[in-house]
Amino acid sequence: MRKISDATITRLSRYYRSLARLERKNQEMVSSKELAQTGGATSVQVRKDLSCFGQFGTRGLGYPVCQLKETIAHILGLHRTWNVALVGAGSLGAALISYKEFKRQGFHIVAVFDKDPAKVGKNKRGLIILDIKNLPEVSRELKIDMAIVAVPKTEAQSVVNLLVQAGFKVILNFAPVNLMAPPQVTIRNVNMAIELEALSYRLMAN
Amino acid sequence: MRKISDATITRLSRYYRSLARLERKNQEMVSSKELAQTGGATSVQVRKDLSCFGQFGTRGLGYPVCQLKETIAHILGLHRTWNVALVGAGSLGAALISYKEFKRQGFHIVAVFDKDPAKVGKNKRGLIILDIKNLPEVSRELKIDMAIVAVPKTEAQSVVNLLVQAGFKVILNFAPVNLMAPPQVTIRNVNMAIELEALSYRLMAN
DNA sequence: AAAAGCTTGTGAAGACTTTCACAACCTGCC
DNA sequence: GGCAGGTTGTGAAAGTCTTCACAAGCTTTT
Repeated sequence: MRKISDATITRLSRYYRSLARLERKNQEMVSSKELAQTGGATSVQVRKDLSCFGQFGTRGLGYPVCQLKETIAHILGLHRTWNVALVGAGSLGAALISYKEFKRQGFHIVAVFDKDPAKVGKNKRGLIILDIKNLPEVSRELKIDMAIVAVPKTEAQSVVNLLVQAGFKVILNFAPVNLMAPPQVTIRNVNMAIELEALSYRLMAN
Repeated sequence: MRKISDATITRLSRYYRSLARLERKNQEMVSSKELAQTGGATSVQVRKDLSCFGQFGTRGLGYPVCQLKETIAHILGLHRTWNVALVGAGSLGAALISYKEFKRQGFHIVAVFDKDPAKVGKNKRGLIILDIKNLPEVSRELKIDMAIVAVPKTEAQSVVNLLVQAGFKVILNFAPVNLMAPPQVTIRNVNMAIELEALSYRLMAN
């Protein structure tokens, strides 16, 4: 299998959402053109993206909504649930625990960690905050697959080091800082400030 | 001026952060190589990115830290403050109000709106929640420059319509849904679920 | 059964980004 | 001054991603 670009994977997620909506509307078939419009892409792009994984459509008809949705779910790993650890029980952490879309797509936050002794033991949206020291054992016991980092930027690197040591292979980081990790560990960054800065640039440029 | 790619702007933001850190360490000069390492890029990329806007370095020496930081600040519009409206006073909204990095970079959330009458009038982290009906006037009065959408995905499109009508030109959207807007309006999406899905794909692939 | 109307799948072209390679230039040392 | 060591700035090459163009194939109509 040739390498799939990150952009393609991101678009697949969007197609998946569009397909889910079409499924709720009981639409049976969808053309690449229609899927493109609701997914913010072009019809060729939809077809090219899908062609990376096989041939799922019928010429003249389009793609079967349910079936294509299931196919994408399997490609992205959405047909199963994933256990997620959240590190950082601040307000962003709280928001992430409550974030419905995670649960909807099968991402279950099953443990929250913090290093602040004042927080450890407290209940946060239904989860007991655990001491970050126990992260390695708890992760093993609960079979946690991925981690979300939502700590202040000063703490982020040490948290990542701990996660790497504990064997985590993928990490979603919300701290606005560039993190170092060995190449076999994938870190994705959500940097909300950078997003605003790109918008501010847009306002400056016009 | 030729078109600047989005990737370049995003990297400039990262360089800016690295420069700020070097400035705190009182480092005077920095080479593209060093800037690249801390900013997660290559040295050539740093130089190419900067060369879009002018020549800021000295051969053999590198770039003056403070001066380059200021230059980037001006390019990105970080030398001034921006007034930001937040729509959606849920837990994500609360987290965004408290998010320090926004304030640090000059993005001030000066108003929070919600459509829920039960929330309107309440205090959220120091801000009184306003009725979304008043968004147009309040935005004009407070000279609000940009908007953040942090409402459930079912509400997002109607909120965006309202924002567009009120004259907003740039919007940062956190709702996990594809939004439609006229071409002169820039929408940036932060879709946390899609980020996790990309990670889940990574776990599937290996 | 042939034609018309759609739509997929894909090689090739085009556009955009990144990387390479190197001239140009600065500083410090001999 | 001249040389060594280091770094920028940039045209060109390489690589990646997107768009174009069109054959292939399905369904409906006549």
